[in-house]
Amino acid sequence: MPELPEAVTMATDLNALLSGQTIEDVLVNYDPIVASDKLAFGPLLIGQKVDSVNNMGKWVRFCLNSGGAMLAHLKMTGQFILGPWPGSKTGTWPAHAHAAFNFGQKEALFYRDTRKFGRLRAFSDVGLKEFLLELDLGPDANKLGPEEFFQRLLRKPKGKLKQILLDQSVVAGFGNIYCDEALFAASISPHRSISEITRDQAYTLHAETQRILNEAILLKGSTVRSYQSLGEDGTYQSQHKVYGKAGQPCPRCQTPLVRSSIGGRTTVSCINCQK
DNA sequence: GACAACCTGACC
DNA sequence: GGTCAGGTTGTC
Repeated sequence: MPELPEAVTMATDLNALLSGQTIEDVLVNYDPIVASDKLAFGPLLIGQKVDSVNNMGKWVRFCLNSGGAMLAHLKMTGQFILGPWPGSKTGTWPAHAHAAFNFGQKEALFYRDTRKFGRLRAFSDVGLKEFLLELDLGPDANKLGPEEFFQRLLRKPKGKLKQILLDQSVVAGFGNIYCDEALFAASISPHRSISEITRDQAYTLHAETQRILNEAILLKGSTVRSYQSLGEDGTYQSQHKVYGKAGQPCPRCQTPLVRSSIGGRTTVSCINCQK
């Protein structure tokens, strides 16, 4: 579910709550949610102080004083929420909660994920470095300049522009919402071949992505279905111009917005004003 | 490139 | 009952 603005919001909220706190206990209720070594998950986390929580693209990273980290990818419906520590695997858990973290505070932290697509991973300092190399994540979409943005797009010679933007090794953090919104704002078609994109277009698209991502971060992300950060909705959905609006008139030219499919993802664009 | 897989819930 | 969903990965 979360794209970059949502990951930034969650990481910011978690950082305010947890930095300096020590993980006293960990429970996992649904084994497949742990994608790193399952036996090592608890031992790598228990006793560790959380130095900070931040994001890498759509990933949420809990930096530990070991130099290692816990990484969370929330996929479609992952969330962090607070609630009373369940005490044991058979204790009282919130609906769809799959892992719990006790910081010795009034409220424990839960990872909840209705569709169970998300994954948690715990790493030592060495293990983290190896995983990050393997992950090969591009720079955060809100933390690169226009020329670097253009140069990184050029690394992919083939494909449609939208597919390249969704490739997390090119730039990290774009998902279906902010991709469609940015392409609309820049008046560029998501179907445009990457090989045709000019430096000017890339610069325009970069400027619009920065504006949109920053505004979405200010509004704590888009709550379309289930996304929340620590139980709180984002409000950027009120600013969406095209996402989820197929058939409605284009806000610029009134032509009905068209729904298509790119790389298996529903795409909404204006065929009249996005070229 | 299209499609299935991973899952559950919302909506028609 | 069928379709769709802020994602990613792995098949034909």
